[in-house]
Amino acid sequence: MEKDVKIADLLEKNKRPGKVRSRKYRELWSRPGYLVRRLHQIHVGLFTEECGDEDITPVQFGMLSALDNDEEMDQLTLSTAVGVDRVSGADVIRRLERRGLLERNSSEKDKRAKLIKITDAGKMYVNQVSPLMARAQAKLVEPLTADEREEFLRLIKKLVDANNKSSRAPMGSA
Amino acid sequence: MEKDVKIADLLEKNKRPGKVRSRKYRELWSRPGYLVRRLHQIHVGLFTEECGDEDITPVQFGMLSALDNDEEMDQLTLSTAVGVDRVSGADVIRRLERRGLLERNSSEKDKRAKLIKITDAGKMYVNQVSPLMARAQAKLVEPLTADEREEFLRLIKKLVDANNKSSRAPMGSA
DNA sequence: CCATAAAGGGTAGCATACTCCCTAAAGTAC
DNA sequence: GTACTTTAGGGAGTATGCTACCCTTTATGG
Repeated sequence: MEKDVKIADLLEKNKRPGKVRSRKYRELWSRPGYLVRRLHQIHVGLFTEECGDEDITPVQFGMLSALDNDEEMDQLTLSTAVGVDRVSGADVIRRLERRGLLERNSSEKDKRAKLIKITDAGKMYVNQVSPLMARAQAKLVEPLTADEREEFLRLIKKLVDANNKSSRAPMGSA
Repeated sequence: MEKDVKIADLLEKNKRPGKVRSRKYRELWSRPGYLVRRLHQIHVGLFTEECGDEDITPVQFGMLSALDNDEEMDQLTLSTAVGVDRVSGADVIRRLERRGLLERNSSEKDKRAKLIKITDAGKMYVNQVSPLMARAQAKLVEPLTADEREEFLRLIKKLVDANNKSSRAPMGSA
C-alpha cells in the first residue's frame, strides 16, 4: 500500500507548520503591511520624541492643522478631512475642546450638527508646535537620499490615493 | 503713528493661522507621517476585508506566524520579534490563548518567564489564513507597477531598518 | 402632508500601542 | 552571602481606530 502512505503523507504535510506555502510573504519583514505598521509606530515615536513635551499626538495636531484656516465644519467633515472615522474623530475633538484649542457649537441651520472652530489659543499652539512637527517628519525620511525621499513620497501617495476607498475613513480633500 | 500700526500688524500676522511657515509640510498629504498613518489604516482595512471572516487581526496573525516554526519563547522575546511592546504583546497573547491557538506555560528555568508555544490548532489556522493574508498584502501594493513595488519595498525597509531604534518596540530579527 | 430613507451624533465595546508603577525572580558586586 | 541592579511580567490609565446599535433631525418620494 505504498500509494496510501504517500497520500497520507501529503495530507499530513498539508497541515504541517512547515508546509511549503507561497514563499512570497512568508517572512514578516517581506510583508508590505507589516513594514507599514512598523513605520507608523516609528513615526509616532519620532513625533512623541519631538513634540511630547507639548502633550500632543499626530492625529490631534493633524486636526488642528485642518482647522487652522479658520473654516468651520461639522465633526464628520473634519474627521473625514483628517482621515479618521467619525467616532475616533469625536474623541479627539472632545480632548482638544477640553484643552480649549477648539470650540464645539451646535449649528443653527442643522440641529444635528456640531460645528467645530479653532480658537486663538489653538492657532498659537499650531504655530508653536509646527516646527517640532516638521522636524519629526524630516527625521522619518532622513535615512533616504533626496532622490529616494522624493520617490518614496510619490509611491506612498500613489498607494494612499489608489486605495483610499479601502479605508473606513477615506480622505476628503487632498 | 503708521509705524506702530505696522508692528502691530506683524505681531498679529505672527499669530495668524495663515502665518507663512515653512511650506514643506503645510498640507496634511505632504507629511510623510500622515501618509504612513493612512496607508496603515488602509492595510488594516484590506486585511479585515480578506480575513475578517476568520476573526483575526494583522498583529495576531503576525504573532502566530512568528511562532509557526515551533520555537518556544517568552512573551518579551515574542513581542519584540513581532514588533510590539511587551504590554500590547501580552494582550494579544492572552486573546490567542483564549482561543486555543497558542499555549502559555510558566518556565521551569526562569520562574518569571511565561513560555509561548503554538498549538496544532494554531498551526492549522495559520495554514488556512495564509492565502487570505497574502491576498491582502498583494492588494495593498497592487496599484504600483512591478518595478515600483520593488522600489517601494526597498525604500520602506530602509526606513524601518534605519529608524528601528526610534520605536519603543524595535524588531528583533530581520 | 406623510412615510421612509439618509445623515449627524452618541454610547458601548473591542483591539492595538503606548505610559507609569508595582512585584518577583535572576544576575552582579562586594 | 548580602545588597544592588536588571529583567519578566502584571495592573491601571490614556489615545487611536474601529464595529454595532440607537436617537434625533433632515431630506426625499409618493
